[in-house]
Amino acid sequence: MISISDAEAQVMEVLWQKSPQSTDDIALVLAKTQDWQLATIKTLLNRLLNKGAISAVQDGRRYAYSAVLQRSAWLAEQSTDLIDRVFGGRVAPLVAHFSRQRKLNVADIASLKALIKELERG
Amino acid sequence: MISISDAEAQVMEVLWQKSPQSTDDIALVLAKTQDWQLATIKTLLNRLLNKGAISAVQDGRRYAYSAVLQRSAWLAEQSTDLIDRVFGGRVAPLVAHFSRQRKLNVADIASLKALIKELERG
DNA sequence: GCCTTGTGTTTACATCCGTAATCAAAGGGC
DNA sequence: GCCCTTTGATTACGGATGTAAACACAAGGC
Repeated sequence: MISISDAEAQVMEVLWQKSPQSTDDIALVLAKTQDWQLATIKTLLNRLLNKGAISAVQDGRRYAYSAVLQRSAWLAEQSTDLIDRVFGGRVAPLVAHFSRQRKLNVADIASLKALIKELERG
Repeated sequence: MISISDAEAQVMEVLWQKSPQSTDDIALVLAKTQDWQLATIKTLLNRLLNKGAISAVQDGRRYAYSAVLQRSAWLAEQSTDLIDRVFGGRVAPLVAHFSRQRKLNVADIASLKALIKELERG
């Protein structure tokens, strides 16, 4: 199970958006949200490479990086982890928490409803 | 915002179950799930004390520890954090994810349905 | 009154993480 | 052919974390 840190996840998001990309491409996208030096991004790319979360193909004098770890796999891990740790493995309490805390908007409720209907249909 | 680590959260869970408790009480409960030396638990209690997540009242030659940080506050933080980081701030995709993984049982679906109904009523 | 035992406090230490500077190599400009 | 620039690789470093040992001190047994 490849596990990635918060900062690394930021980089993965960029590659999940589009792969492959060069360091520069990635830096450009990240500049919108993070205030990182290029060096920092290089470090993160290297750590991700070392743990096999991304791959690199040489392209002239630079590399083209691609996501290897799937976003869906990461989602699954993160979600299951939280739900297990915090909500005893069940989803409803989390939703309940949000409904109480944070106001689900109309669209959220609609999606949930649709989902439930689908689930009941089997 | 008090932030606690995974290991610290284990200790908090014990105190959320029941407060106050002595180090020994806590160790007894933790022994069921963790393989920690007493010294480790003492360290965690101290770190929690230092960050104000728990309080201690002297009781003879030992302390009685109580949770200060509320479990609900911790839940809120953890949930919001995950949902923001991973699901763009919306709950439905998380539920959808779980439904796809078939992690929702009949009871879950029933609770969700009840919740939705409640939400729609306002 | 001394020694053991229990209990909290202090110190330790390896690893991970965020953040980055520095180094090295390879190409392009002149 | 040599030097600057680009780009990846190596090294750095402080703080958090997991895990725990060492220390200090008080209280009870003998």
